[in-house]
Parts: sequence; structure tokens; C-alpha cells
Amino acid sequence: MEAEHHHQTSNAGGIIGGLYVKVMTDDQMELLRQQISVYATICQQLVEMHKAVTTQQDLAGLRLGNLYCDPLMACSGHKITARQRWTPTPLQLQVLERIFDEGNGTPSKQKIKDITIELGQHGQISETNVYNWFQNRRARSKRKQLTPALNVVEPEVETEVEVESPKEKKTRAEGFQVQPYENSSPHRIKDMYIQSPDIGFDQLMSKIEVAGCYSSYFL
Amino acid sequence: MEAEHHHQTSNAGGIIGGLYVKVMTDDQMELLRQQISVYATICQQLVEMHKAVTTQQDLAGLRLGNLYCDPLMACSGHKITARQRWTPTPLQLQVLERIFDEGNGTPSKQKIKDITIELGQHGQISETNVYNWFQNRRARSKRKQLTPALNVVEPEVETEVEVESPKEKKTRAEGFQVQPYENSSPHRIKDMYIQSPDIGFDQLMSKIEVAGCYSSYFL
DNA sequence: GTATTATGAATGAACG
DNA sequence: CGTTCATTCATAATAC
Repeated sequence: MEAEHHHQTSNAGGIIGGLYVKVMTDDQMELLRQQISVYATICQQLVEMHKAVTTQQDLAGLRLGNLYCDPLMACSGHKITARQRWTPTPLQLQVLERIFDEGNGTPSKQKIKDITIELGQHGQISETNVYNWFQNRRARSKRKQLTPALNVVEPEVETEVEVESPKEKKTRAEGFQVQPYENSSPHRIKDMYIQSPDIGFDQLMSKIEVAGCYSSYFL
Repeated sequence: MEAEHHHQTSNAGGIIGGLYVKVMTDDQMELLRQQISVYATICQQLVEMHKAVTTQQDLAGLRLGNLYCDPLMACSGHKITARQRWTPTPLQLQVLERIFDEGNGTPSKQKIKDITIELGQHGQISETNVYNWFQNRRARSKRKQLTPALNVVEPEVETEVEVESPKEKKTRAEGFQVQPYENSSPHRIKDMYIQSPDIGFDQLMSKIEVAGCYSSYFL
């Protein structure tokens, strides 16, 4: 094995047989395949959820069997402790993120109150929750910014020959790990091909079919 | 999900710079880019639709005066088979344990950096990994100390409202579940990465974020 | 295969 | 505000 540095993040180009082509490493191919599969499956899942919600909308209320759905219930037993930590519902989270993205980094006291009231429409929440959320959001956003460029260590050819670990078992596929850290807005996908926000369900379905057709080429 | 060399018609392989790589034409790349974008956008659209439906549901639920309970939360789907979690190598673990035992309970920022760099010699690692490791190590060390005499089982109160077959006691009660249809998907995608049909909405959202992360490599 | 455990990661809340 | 703690979630490892 030569000391060829393997840059995984760049697609190189070259001339092969007189054609200019992009080249991909197996890792990149696998990554790609994963990505497509994930998207495909997400779409399926979302479709399923949509169907379920749409067709059994009133059943949903009846089927609530959550064990910890009622933090307010003064149930006699202190054993079944409801979840003690507030967790934003997806809706609440959406609103919070939107407000956060608006940049008005100053959630004043009054603003907190307003937000709390608004979010109260979507679930149990308190001003403290909102306050804490913004505090944490800001702090962690900042932290991530401070650790942006992971010094890409180029691990030597991994000639670690240590054998002192009796539990030796790992057959690590060493190398490339993608850590889904949200830098910036993760939902931002550029280069949209569907712009209209009010597209119909059926159209989406057909789009999925098309996408699946493309996928078969690579999977 | 190993790199099965499934050559289609025009995807050739070759040796470049000592690496076996796939080559793609610009057309293929473009096709691919389109495909990913389509999926990404479909996901967003579906999410929006889902949110809309959910909102109505929420309002309906409130009107009924029911105790609030988010039907989408608390789903515990899993089984995403993708390598995404850092796992310390035995060597790294050894070093970490040693540092932890040295007692300096507070690995400061700078220390984290140093440790990360040092451990980077033995495999892929990031500062966050180190940070998390110490956090967890401390927390669990403390918890163990606190729970030596605690009985193994927390006596369940009979508030348990559901009798579950021993076969699926794994899944906690969740308010939202889609029918586990067969894997007969409209488009044949093998090697799914999300297999559980009862995955939750927020989990899906995170998957989308992850997928978007992957995408950034190619878009 | 399925169920259980161990543990990396995420995050609400609290501390100083 | 930045940092730390406590709890929970998801998953790799493992036991069954």
C-alpha cells in the first residue's frame, strides 16, 4: 500500500478513453447509495404516515396509549412519574426554529411571553421552557461554530499492531464517518426541482415514482 | 450492504492512482443530482403536508378538551443500519480510561483538544466525541455509585393499561402507528435503511437532516 | 432471528 | 452567557 493520500471529499475528474468523466471512490458510491436509500425510505414513511393520519384522523385521538402523556395528572401514585422534562413537539420546534432563524437574537421578556402563549396552542409549555430553549440553542449554535473545521487527521496507515487487548474483535471499516452535525440550516436544500408549496398529494406520489426510477440506476 | 459490484451498463470501474474507482459521466452525475434533489424536495413537501394535517389534529384534540398528548412523540423506531456512531477503538478507550482515572474530573476545553489530537493517532475521532465520552463516563460513574442497593426492578404500578404480547413488548405504546404493510414498495428499493414502520415523525425529521448532510457532498 | 445491554449522542434544565 | 449536570434516545454490541 502506497502512501497515496486519499481525499474522500473531492470528486476528481480525468480523461479516460478520451472521455472526461468524474470518478468516485467506493466510499463515495456507498455514501451516495445510502443517501438515496434514506431519502427513498423517508418518502415512503412519510407517505404511510400521511395516509394513516388522513384516513384515521379521529382514531388517533382514541388510540392514545402513551404512558407518560399527562404531566399534570395528580395521580395518586408518585411511582409512574410522567416525563419531567419538557419536550417540544415538532410543531413547537418548527416555530421556535423559525423565530430563531429570524435572527432577532434578543428574545426579550415580552417576546418570551408571546411565544409561550403561541406555542401553548400546540402543547404544554412554559416561559421557562422557551427561555431555556433559546439559551441552549444559542449556546450550542455557537459551540458548533467554534469547532467548524475538524482537523482532518490523516491517520497513518493504521499500522497499530497492538495486541494487548484480549477483547480484540473489531473489524472496523475505519475511515470516513459522517457526523450529522447541523451547521447552518439542515433543511436547506438548494436547487429545488419542485417549487410550489401547495403541490398535491398525488403529484408527490408520482414524483416519488419518478425518483425511484432514477434510483434504480444506481442502487 | 457491501459494495457489491453491480455494474450497470455504462458504469465502468478502473484503477486510478492506486484506487479502484467508479467513473461517471457528466450526464450521470447530473441525473444523480436531479434525483437527490427530487427526493429532498419530496420529503420537504410531505413534511409540510404532514404538519398541516397534524395541526388540524391538534386543534381538534384541543376542542375535545382532551389532555394534550402528542401522538407523534415517543415513537421508538430504530434500526437504521448505517454507520454513524463513533466507537472508540480499544486503544482509545484505554487512554480515555486512564485519563479519567487520573481524577481531574474536569477535562477543560484545551485538554479536550489535546486528547483528541492524541487519540487521533489511533483512529477517527473528534473533540465532540471526547467531550461526550467524558460527560457520559462521569454521569454513569455517578449513577452507579448512587444505585448500588436499588432493586433491579422498579415495581410497576398497575396503571399499565395495555396487555402486550410477550412478542412485542419492545415497542412502547405510541399513539401513532402505520400499518406494517409488506415490503412491496411501489418502486423496488432494496436494502432499506429504515425498516421499522412505526418510526416517529421527529425521527424522520432527523433522518432528513442526515440525508441532507450526505447530499451536501454531491450537490 | 429476537431481546437485552452498553454506550454515544442529544438536549432540557441548572449552575456560577 | 458559557459551562455542566441529568435524563433520554438511538444504536452497536451482545446474549439468548
